[in-house]
Parts: sequence; structure tokens; C-alpha cells
Amino acid sequence: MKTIKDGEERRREILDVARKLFINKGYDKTSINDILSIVDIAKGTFYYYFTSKEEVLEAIILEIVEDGARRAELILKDKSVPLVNRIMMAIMAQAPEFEGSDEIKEELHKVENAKLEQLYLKAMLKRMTSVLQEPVIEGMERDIFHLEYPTECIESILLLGHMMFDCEVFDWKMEDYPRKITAFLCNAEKMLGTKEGELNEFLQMFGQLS
Amino acid sequence: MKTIKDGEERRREILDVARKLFINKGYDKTSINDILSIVDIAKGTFYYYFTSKEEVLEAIILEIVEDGARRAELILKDKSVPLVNRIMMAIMAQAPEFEGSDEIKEELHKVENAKLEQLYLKAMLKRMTSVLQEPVIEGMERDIFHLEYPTECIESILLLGHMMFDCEVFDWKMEDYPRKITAFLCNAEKMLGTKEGELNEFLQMFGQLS
DNA sequence: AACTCTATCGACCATCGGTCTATAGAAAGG
DNA sequence: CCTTTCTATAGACCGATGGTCGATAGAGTT
Repeated sequence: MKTIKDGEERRREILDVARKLFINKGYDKTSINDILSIVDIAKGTFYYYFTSKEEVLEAIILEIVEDGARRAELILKDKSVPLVNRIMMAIMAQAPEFEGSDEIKEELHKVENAKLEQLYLKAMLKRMTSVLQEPVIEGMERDIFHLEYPTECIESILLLGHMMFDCEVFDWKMEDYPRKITAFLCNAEKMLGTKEGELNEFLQMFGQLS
Repeated sequence: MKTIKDGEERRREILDVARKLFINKGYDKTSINDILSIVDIAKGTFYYYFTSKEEVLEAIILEIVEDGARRAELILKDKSVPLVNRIMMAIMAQAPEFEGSDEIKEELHKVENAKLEQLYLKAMLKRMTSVLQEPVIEGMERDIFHLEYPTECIESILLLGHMMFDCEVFDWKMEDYPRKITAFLCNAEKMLGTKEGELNEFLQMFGQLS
């Protein structure tokens, strides 16, 4: 029996199933057969749409990054919020954890998923740096930020935010996080060169967590 | 024919060969058979010493990190060098690129080696944070550094240094590097809270590269 | 010489990512 | 309505891989 579907629909099915599997089981531990048996297609069909397992991974990562960038851009548009807060909120909202609402998201960043993680990081940095360029320069012109290397500063803050909170390179306990977040925002402030305490509102939001 | 060797010697042979292969070809692309044919042993022998390919990887990473930490500690001991410079030099010398002297080292950090990379980063951060703790606190006591979160500051500087220069997350051109290095040292200064220009000597060292 | 034990061997296995040929079936032409 | 075309689908097959396991050589012990 052959079930024939529109090309784009099949492609989406494969991408959606693969995305869930890659995130939940890890890229390496997800076999193509795993994908096939859920989508209920044969090997040939898979390789009709994609040339390799890795191509699927790359397509999925681009989608995840793009989704995040869109969330960030939406937040940055809301001019009623102070600029610094807008920027920090955009960085947080961009993380893929915020995507769906259901279930555990902690699965995404485990040691097994190193390849997914690294490709994601690379793509995210490129995309998000361009998103944040304009607002940071705006901050410099409005004399809120004082720094010499805006691009590199953005790169650094994005990198730190990701590595500290969306990644499993540190094995911190739950009770460590308020301190880590405070320290992160403090360092971000120093790099941006804001007037001291500009981010205090933000700090308080997290201070209550402990 | 059976060549029987002392247990520890065999173990070392396997580790040494695997280390070279993992770094040059990448972890994924190095097959156990590759290792076997160079060490000239059978599969059974390999699995007599290690329970999996991954166990070998972990052992190797610990060794690489330990070697780096030793180089860093050596540099920090030399009290004739100003504290800030000592710290930055220690961070640079710790990177595995500095290890051997021969051949290309760029192979280490490619996308394929994501797993090696991530495990390395995790282990390195843990080890090097403890190495740098003491000198940074010394700097605070001597009123050279002014910061509230020494541990988190060290973590951030190590992370940035690694991601910017020992990792391939950014695709920078050669001519970008002087600027990136300057920006990195500038941000490190801001986070440490040194008097402005404390690292100027260092900056000049890299300014000449362009 | 018989026994023991450990380091070694290599045949074997399931699974993996990927290739290739055959074909079902919708669409098009007569 | 039959034939042709073409594309989406199927699944047998392949070499390589990480890993298992029972057999055994050989050094040390009795």
C-alpha cells in the first residue's frame, strides 16, 4: 500500500517528528529508523526528501533559531519598555526553552546532544547578533550605554547567557541560580557600560526566586 | 602470536594513539578499528581495558585539561609578572593548542568534534575556575580588581576566551582577530573592574598582529 | 608436569546511515 | 477507456561501526 501525500506535507511530517526525537533522545541516539517508523514511511521516501540525516538536523536548527529571533524581534518592538530591559528580555525569550509551553525542556541541552548544541549556538549567534545590533547602537546614541565594541559586546552577552542558562556546561544546583543570574546581569551591565543599577528592576525579579 | 605487556603500558598505548586520532580525525570519525590497527591489538584487548569508546574519550579529556591546568599554575607562580598579565597569560597558556609544538592544532575544534569539545569545556571550566580563584581574590585584596562576584567573573572570562578563540562558533576572518582580542581584553577588564588601561601592555602585543 | 589466571585473540552480532532498483498510482494525452 | 509518463514510495541490500563472548596462549605458581 502506498499513501501518497503532497511533497511539502511529507517534508513537514519528517521535520516535525525528527525535531521532537532529536530534542528528546539526542541527535546521535535517534536513528533514521526511529523517524521512519513514526512517520510510517520507508527509507527510500526519507532519502527522497533529504540527502542525509545531517541535512535534517541543519534544517531543524535553522527553524529553531528563526523562531527564537522572531520572538526577540517582537519584544524589541515594544517601545513602552525601557531599552535595557527590552534587550535582556529579548535575549531570554529567544532561547528555545520558551518555545512550546508543555513538558520538560531540559532534555535539549545534554552532553549527548553536543552536535545539535554546537550548530545551534553558531546559527543563533549569527542571527541574534544582527537582531540586537540596532537597539544597542540606539542605546549608545541615547547615552544609555557606553562602550567601544558593540558587536563584540553583543556576542559576549549572548554567549554568556546561552552557556550559563541554556546549556549544561556548569553543574549548578537550583539554589545557585539566583546568584548566577545576578552576576550575569551585573557583568552584562559592565560590558554595556550602563549607569550603575540600570538593571535593578530585573535583578529584583530574580532575587525573589531564592 | 600474543605479545603480552604490562597492563598500565597497554592502557597508555591505547590512550596515546586514541588521543592523536581523536584530535586529528575527530572523535566520531575515528573508529575503534583505526585504534586497533595502530596499537596492533585485537578488539578483545581494547575492551579488556576500556568498557566503551566514550570511556577513552573521557579519560583523554581529563588528561588534556590536567595538562593545561598545570601550565596555567606554572605561569601564575611567577610573581615577577604583574598579576593581571599573569592571569591573562595563564588563561591563554591553558588552551590545548599550546600543548605540543608540532603540526596543525586547528583540527581540534571543528563542528564534527562537538562531543569532545563540549566535554572538554565542561571539565576545563571546573578545573580552571579553581586554579584562578586564588589569584583573582588576591587581586581584590590588593585593590587591583573591583568586583562582587569573583567566581562568576572567572567563569565568564574563561568561557568567553574559549568560545572566542579556541572554538569555531564564529566564522571570523583573519583580519578580524586583532579587534576581537582587543574587545575581549576590554570586556575582561570591565568585568574584573581594573583601573582603565591596566591591560594596555597586553593589548599592544596583539595590536601588532594586524 | 599440572594447574591457575590474566591478558590476548578474533569470529560474531545487531544496528546504523546510506544506496539502488522496482513499482504503485495520480496525472496527462490520445 | 486505455496507454504513457512521471513522481512519490517501497524495501532489499550494503559496508562499516561499536560492542560481545567464548576460546586460548603463556607467564607464574605449586
